[in-house]
Amino acid sequence: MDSGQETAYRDAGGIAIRRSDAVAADLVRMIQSGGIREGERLPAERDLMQRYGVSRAAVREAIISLANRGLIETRLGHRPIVRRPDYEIAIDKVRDLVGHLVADQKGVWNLFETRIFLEAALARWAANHARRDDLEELRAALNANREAIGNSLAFDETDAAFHAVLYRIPGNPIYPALHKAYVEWLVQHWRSMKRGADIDQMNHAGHQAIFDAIAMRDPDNAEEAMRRHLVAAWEFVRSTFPVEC
Amino acid sequence: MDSGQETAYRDAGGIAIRRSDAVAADLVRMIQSGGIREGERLPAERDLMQRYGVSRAAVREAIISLANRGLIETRLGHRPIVRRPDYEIAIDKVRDLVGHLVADQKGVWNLFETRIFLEAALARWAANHARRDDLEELRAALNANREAIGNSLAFDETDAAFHAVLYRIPGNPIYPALHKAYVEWLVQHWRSMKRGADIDQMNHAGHQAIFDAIAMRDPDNAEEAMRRHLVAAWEFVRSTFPVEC
DNA sequence: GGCTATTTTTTGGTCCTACCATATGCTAGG
DNA sequence: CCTAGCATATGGTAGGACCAAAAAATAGCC
Repeated sequence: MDSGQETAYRDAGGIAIRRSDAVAADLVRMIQSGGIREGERLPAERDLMQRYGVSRAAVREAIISLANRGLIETRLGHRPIVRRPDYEIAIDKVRDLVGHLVADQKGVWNLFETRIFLEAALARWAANHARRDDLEELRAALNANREAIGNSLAFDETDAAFHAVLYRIPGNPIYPALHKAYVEWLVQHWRSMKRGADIDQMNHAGHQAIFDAIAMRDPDNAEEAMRRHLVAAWEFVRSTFPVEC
Repeated sequence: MDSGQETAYRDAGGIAIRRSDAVAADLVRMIQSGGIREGERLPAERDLMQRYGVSRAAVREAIISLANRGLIETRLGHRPIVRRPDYEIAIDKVRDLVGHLVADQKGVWNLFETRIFLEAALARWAANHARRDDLEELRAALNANREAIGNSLAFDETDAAFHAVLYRIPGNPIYPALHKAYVEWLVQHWRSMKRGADIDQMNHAGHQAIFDAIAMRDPDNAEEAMRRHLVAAWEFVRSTFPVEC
């Protein structure tokens, strides 16, 4: 009694595609064109299968596809809610895509090297363009960092906060998103080890040198201080790897 | 007599999750741990449903999830083939995630600003660290670019190739992936307009100035030349927008 | 009348079965 | 030996049924 599905399904180029992909593409179009606004709910699966004339499986596969991309949030018993992913979420998705690339020391080094490169440039930028209130913010972050010496948890937080200020100064929302990604990607490689107040002391001294150079409007020294600080940090990250390369 | 499905499904924390997600997670684990190597085929859907004790729909949803992440390639009539996405593919996925963020001029500017920032730092790096063969490669790219003046298509290609050399010099595979992303993201905003040989001439002059500063080992001028070159390019990109902000 | 408890409805999550479409391998015929 | 046709494997789709959780509607209570 089962009549099966319709005849073959092809796109404009004649390439066979999944019906679920076609539904997903149309839903994406609808969301990005504003047909369904952020926070609103998607139609129910049973409505969508009627609207598109496909089976519920096809609709479900499309919805799961959108959910994986972060365009919608699904909860059991709820209609999916539309979300418009920002840079942070997008970078988050990259993480589990390239997780295998940062599984070994070489991959982590590649990632860490980009951080050194970017933050060196950010330090230079700050030295050249930081406004007075930027400097005040940076000084406050530095003081908080000094207060936290000896308290590993608080020190890590204020450490990240200090660097975060540098990412904020250019005023481009992409940089703070990158900083969040770096912290989350690399945290597993340095949270794992014990350390004493002397290490905190050293890291704070690095921050101090960076701040001083920025405050003195000395881009070359700011960049150099940042490089020294992060290369030292890398020595700790690499020590978390069992084998030496 | 449909007996329905098994009782509720919860993870270690007691949170209800989809069975397809559990299957997908296990498949990811198997792929990333090397249980199935790159290029090999996944078991058939009917095998997986037996192995995991779930319905075929659940298996399909898991497979589609993996396919969306780029971990496998699916073709009709074929078993899925395992792929380990590299940085390029990962960045590619980001594009359709944040497509709506670069839909307006502000979003494109944020993106373009990061390019200026990164390439300025790359120019500085090249001036400081380029080896002899790096310089030769850059000179060759510059010559090819000069030859292409007047031929819009060839000029665009050699233009991108010139910048690509700078992304390669640090020797980190992440940078070339970023370059590819920039080119693909921004191409739509400057491929659309007509231009004459005078524009090519101007862009080539910009490349020449960058190269000269790098060859002279003058990082400040290299960075400055790159900034001037890209800021000028931005003027063309922004002119593709109908409204002024 | 307004608040709470209970029932009904909605809705996502799962399973099953059947069928179609494509790709691959095998086999028989030239 | 090559090729055409058939059988098999496998992904893609449809439809129906049931469960579980959430939401909406209703009934009951104060």
